[in-house]
Amino acid sequence: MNDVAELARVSKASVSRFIGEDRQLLSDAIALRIEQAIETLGYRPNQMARGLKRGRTRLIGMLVADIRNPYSVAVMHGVETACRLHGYSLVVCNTNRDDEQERIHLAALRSYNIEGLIVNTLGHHLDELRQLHEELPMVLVDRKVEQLRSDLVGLNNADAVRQAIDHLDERGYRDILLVSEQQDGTSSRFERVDAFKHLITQRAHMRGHVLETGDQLGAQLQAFLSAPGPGPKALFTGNGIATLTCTRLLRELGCPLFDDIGLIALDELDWYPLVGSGITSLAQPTYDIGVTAFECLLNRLRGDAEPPRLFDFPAQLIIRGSTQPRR
Amino acid sequence: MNDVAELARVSKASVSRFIGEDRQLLSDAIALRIEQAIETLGYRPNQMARGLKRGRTRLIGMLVADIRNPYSVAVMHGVETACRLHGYSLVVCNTNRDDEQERIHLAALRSYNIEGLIVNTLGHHLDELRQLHEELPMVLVDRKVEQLRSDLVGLNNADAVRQAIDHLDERGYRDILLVSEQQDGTSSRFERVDAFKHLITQRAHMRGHVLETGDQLGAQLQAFLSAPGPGPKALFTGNGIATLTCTRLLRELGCPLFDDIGLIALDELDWYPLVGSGITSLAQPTYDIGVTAFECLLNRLRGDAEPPRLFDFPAQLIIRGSTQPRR
DNA sequence: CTGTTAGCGCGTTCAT
DNA sequence: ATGAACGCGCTAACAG
Repeated sequence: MNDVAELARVSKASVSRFIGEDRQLLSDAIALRIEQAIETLGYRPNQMARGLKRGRTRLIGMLVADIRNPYSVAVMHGVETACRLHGYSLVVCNTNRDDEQERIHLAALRSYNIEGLIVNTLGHHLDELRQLHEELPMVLVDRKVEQLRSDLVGLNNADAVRQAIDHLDERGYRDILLVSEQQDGTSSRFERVDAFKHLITQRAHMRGHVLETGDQLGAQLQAFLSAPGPGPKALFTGNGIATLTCTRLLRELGCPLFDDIGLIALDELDWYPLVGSGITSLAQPTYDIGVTAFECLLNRLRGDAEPPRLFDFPAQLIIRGSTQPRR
Repeated sequence: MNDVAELARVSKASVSRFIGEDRQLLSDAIALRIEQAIETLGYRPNQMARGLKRGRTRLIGMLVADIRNPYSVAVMHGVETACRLHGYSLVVCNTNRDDEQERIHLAALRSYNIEGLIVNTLGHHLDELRQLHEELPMVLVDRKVEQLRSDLVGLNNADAVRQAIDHLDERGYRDILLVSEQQDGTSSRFERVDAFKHLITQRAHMRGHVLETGDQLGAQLQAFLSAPGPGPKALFTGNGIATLTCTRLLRELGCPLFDDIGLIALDELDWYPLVGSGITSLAQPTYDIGVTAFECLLNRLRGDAEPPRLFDFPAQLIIRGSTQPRR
């Protein structure tokens, strides 16, 4: 910066104005000289120093529970795109579903003076999160964190479950098994199971069960398949992992996909059309969720001080062969 | 930092020594006082300021061509884990296969004084890359960039292709169609096709063809299927996208998976066991590739000035139903 | 409109 | 072993 100032025969302050938002304060003559000096020297301002001085680092942090989860990556894609569009960069932290790593990452992010934080983890370490929240805006994605008063963007889980049950009902399925990952406090997971239990009891002609992934799921699935019931059976998988697990198990049980049993999956993955007769799904608008999460942050950074808001997107039903029962 | 110094009745310099690597220079008494002061005030050093002063930001950048590509995400997982293990944080930049975005991200990363860069893109903007390379260590992942003398970590493509051909040969397939994504300069993509063409001509009893994904692939695939040939036919897909595309097309053509035609895929995806009789694959050690990429950077940061090194990992064959021909 | 000055939070000489 | 003083690259307050 000194070199630029010297070459343009101006002060550092003018150069600072040029690269900042005060360019209109400069006379054309000086602006031109600075521009040329910058050009010839190939000068690039140092964000670290700017951040140190102004407190604006143009850095956004994202805490992800599992970077290998396609849902998280899809959301991250939306976030990253929105970031770049607004001149921000994204620091990605994968906690690997581990509380201790969440703590480490939280400390690291804070030390970088990130301007905002997107949280897609269990959000244990409440104290640190709340403390951090006093310094910067935060937005939760998919998972609610109790006692953390911040914006939340995710899926309208109750409505998605209703759509699933409606569709299964309409297609003639009567005996429904919801398979979820193990309850570990993930709010969306709980909400889905909860809505399912609630809604299924309202339909007298249908019956609902709930299972979790784990060692025993294979045996339990087999039991479900062979037990007598009120009518055609179907699985409802609560997320991509559950779908993968269940489909694998069905194959191992020698069950043709999907003649004897229906399947509807929450979350859409690119391979769903390829398995058996194709897997019917409820797609989440993951990209929009990511973009919205970033925009929440941006609004807060611009001074929006409204009470915490909730953005729950609707799921979109994509019908494939797994819910077209053969008689 | 001032507050800590004041509370511990020492100078800022001592606090700096305490949080830095000069802790052994301090007397036990002072170290203890500082430790307690830090504890009571909840002091956390500011990485921005440390970076500004020492040039060590503990930040690593990663340039990814397509964040939705499972391969890239798997590598990123390894990188991120290694980063955290060594106290680094990761700034992820998705270029979305767009040269202009690559340029923007490159400029952003530089402005943050990242210490090293992991590149998994086409690496156009050679000038900027080389200029950046003079300031910091770089490592290429999967894709070579000509005229950029830096470490490269990826797959031993020639060997992987040989493994595929060996396996197909052994299983009795004679008429092989390699389907690759469109050649856009991606070195690994080219190497695979190149090795295939070379190796297949060495086997007189086999015949090889090469196609690229695109509008016409469906028709071309159908032509391949119906044309007479030297024996059983098989597809060899060059990456996950090609596998997805081909499997989808085979289904649309009403081709049972995989009775009439074999399939072996480069890259392993979690849904391969579920499609048809299961898809045989050549798995890349993506996690190790990511970890190795970071370690390359770390070595360079520690002063290693050896000539650029090449790490090419072997692929691992995973046999499933798609290469078990029915007669 | 422009330059001068004083830090942002920290590491690093120098002294002592 | 410890502290004082300076500067990393930049912005903001003030003065002109």
